[in-house]
Amino acid sequence: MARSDTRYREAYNRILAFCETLRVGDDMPSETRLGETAGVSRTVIRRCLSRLAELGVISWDGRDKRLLRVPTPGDRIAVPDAGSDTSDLEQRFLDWVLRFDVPANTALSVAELSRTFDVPQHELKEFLAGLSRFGLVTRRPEGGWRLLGFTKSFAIELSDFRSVLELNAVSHAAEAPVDHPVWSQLADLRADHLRLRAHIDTDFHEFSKLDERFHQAINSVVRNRFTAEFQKVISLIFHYHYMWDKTEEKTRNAAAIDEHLAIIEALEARDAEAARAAAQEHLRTSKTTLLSSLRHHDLG
Amino acid sequence: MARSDTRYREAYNRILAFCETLRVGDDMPSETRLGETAGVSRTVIRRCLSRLAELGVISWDGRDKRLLRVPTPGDRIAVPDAGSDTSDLEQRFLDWVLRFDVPANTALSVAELSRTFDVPQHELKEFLAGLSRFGLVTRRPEGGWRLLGFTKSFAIELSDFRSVLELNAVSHAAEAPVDHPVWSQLADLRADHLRLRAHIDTDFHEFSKLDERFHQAINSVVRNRFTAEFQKVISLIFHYHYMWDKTEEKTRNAAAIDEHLAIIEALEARDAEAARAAAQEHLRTSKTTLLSSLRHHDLG
DNA sequence: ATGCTGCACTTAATAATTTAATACACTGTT
DNA sequence: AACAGTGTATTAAATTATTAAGTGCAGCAT
Repeated sequence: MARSDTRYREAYNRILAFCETLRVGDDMPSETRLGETAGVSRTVIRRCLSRLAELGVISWDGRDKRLLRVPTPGDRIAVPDAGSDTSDLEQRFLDWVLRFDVPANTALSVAELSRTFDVPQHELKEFLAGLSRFGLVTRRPEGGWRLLGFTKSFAIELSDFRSVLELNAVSHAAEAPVDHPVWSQLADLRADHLRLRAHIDTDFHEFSKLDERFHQAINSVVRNRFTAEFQKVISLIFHYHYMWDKTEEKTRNAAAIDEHLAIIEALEARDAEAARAAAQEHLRTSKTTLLSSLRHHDLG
Repeated sequence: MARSDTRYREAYNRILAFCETLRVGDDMPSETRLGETAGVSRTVIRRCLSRLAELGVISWDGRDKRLLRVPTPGDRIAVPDAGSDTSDLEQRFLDWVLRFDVPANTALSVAELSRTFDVPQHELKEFLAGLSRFGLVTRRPEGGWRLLGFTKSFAIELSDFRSVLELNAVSHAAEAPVDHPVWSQLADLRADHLRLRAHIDTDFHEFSKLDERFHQAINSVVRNRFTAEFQKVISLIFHYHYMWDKTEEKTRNAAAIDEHLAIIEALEARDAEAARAAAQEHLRTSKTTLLSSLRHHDLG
């Protein structure tokens, strides 16, 4: 019924490993210094030292701390395994929403999500609070959360917003200095697009990865913390919806390749206007595709 | 040590008020129906009915519930006063940051913020989690949160992002249909700008409000949930920084009035290109002002 | 003087606890 | 039988309590 002592356990093992580098009789560094090396506060260090003294690994009296014996594997302390990564919660959550086609206005139970994603409840609450800033979820008056996403209006607004960001990125790219990494990336992408176009009949499903790489390259020109967060969400959503809308996938992808190439060529010619126009065209197609993929799933 | 029963208390008083509309001996509606009218679940309704029965206001046996006597003021139950509004936490928080000029990289203590803003800790955590999506705060590895904002790079990226959104809004405004409310708003704004320009020597400090109205009008043309959230934050930050940078406030405001008028005129002439150009000019000035106001405060 | 420790106090993470919502079976009535 | 309502059990959400961890300061030893 309180916070876990994982921090202490990890620090303890780290200190123990440090002891192995000492020789019996050696003096240990100060608490402050140990804290710095282990990356924890003195409070935790003192707990570690207490245990070390109890096990007879060290003697400890005030500032006099000496190694009494070489630590054995039995001295180590068990660390509860970290639990599934909490960092990619966003990816997994959106994946879940899109894969199971969770309909708009579904009530989200923190308790249930906590179990399915194996993440503590309070982290989920924070995560959902973050998503609510993107308008993906909202609080229910009777408590808990509600999924908002993937109605028609959502898709339209998302597409529009994406267009604004991406057209801006294209404009910036056109004016990027010659030594900017984007140019070599675009050269590579151009070659890969041409290669895929030659084998489009069989390899058309490989376009998805190429698409992601292309848009990432373009957007990487704009270094902006406010857009960065959005891009992740946006690309995930578009990515998944494309993967499922299997209607005319081959033709769609072939067309998209040409659209990408048009943008790349305009950029390489440093023709900002042409690049913007080509991008606008491509984004328009994207929006249509996203909307029609929604229509196939539900009528939200 | 558990959640509050405010929901029950409020529901109880509501049900009591409903009882007053009945006559002694009347039958009460079903639990489900009462729940619907009071906006709570049956669980709460049953608690309410229990108390009503205890106080002898009603008789209750299964589905037989009758009003025994007219409720008196003494039957009401005390409701803990709501506590300071939690809805404007964002406004108050940003206000606090900007007013006290909280420096970048300051550690934010949830406990302390909870006291200063009189808001439960868990709500603050959710709030901060939301702000972290905007890149305003971030988690510290050792726990808690850290304020990121108001370095030079932050101001630059914020300005750039604002420009992207606002230029897009201007483009949309130029193509808004004649019956769109923005046109009458712009006409009003135009008049108010001219009026203020005539008395700029004495009333220059009134520009701040006008500025906010102007940008709000422009941005209201774009109906997009993703931009809406950002606009609130952006306008607050710009708003406050302008208020404090008192250097040459009069000249700055006079110049800004002319810039606004140029945008308005171009829009009224439906000249999208000219409007964009004028807006770009204005946003450039804004950015410079924001940056120089930072320089006066600190060197973050 | 300076760095280290002892100690007290504050804060953060997390589980426990109570309130509230919900699902389902049962019952009486038409 | 169908339906609306209630009794009851299960589950979830909000909020507090509790423990772990961080932080600051006074005093002490070198």
